[in-house]
Amino acid sequence: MLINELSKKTGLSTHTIRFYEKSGLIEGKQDATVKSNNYFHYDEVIVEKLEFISDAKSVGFTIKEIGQILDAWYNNKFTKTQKLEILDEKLISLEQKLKEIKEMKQQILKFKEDVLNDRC
Amino acid sequence: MLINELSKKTGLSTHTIRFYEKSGLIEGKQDATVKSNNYFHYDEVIVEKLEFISDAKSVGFTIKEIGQILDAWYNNKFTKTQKLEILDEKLISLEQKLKEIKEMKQQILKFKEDVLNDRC
DNA sequence: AACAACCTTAGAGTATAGTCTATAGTTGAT
DNA sequence: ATCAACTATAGACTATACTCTAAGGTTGTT
Repeated sequence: MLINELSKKTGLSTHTIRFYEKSGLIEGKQDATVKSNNYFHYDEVIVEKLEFISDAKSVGFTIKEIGQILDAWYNNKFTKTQKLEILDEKLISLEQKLKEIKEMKQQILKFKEDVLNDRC
Repeated sequence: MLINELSKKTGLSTHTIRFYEKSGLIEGKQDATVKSNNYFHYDEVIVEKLEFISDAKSVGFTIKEIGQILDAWYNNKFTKTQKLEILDEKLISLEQKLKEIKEMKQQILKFKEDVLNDRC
């Protein structure tokens, strides 16, 4: 599919998709047999990757981190051991985030108590 | 205490503290009896607030959201009902983050499975 | 052939959250 | 009195992640 269809399928603007492509997160393919244009084609794996990128962004991963994860998953830039290392590192950082969010919940609940009891 | 001591107590740079002050998150007090300078003084509540700001930032709240929370907790800008509304809203967004992070953990675990079984 | 609706690249502009520099005044110890 | 070490304000600069505009080329329908 071309970028417009990809945009519609993922809900991301073509600008954002091109930005992710320039950032190295995804990579469309040009059809070597077609000489008249330089249009890029995207497949279902790219759709999956873009959905993952959206999810990963909303948990707070940066573009750079997301690039690492995608490379660790679907690429040959790294050895198997390196891939597992990267993924384990991200799991640890997710555990950390989980812990911080739980603590923040307690903190906000404390604030609520303070408000309810007119302590502030 | 003056800004330098506050910086040392919180681990935040004086620049960052001033940035937070300009953003309306905290507010130092000037001593009206001292005419020779315009130094700002900060108390223990400000230390607490800055610690909260750091925690809130690391769970992904923006400056604007943090400002709302602080105003809902320690300020008279809002009525009691409004304060509770704001805090409940933040609790909901924390629950959402919690859910997203758990899903992301599952996703990364799946990626690990794929790597371990040479499926990518 | 003409036109809308797509495609490309390059680069400018925006928002958020700092981070740093310059300038100038103040304080406290020697 | 001088000097280091502080203080304040204003504004420039940076990084991240978009978001938009401009200029030009392609495709498919009428």
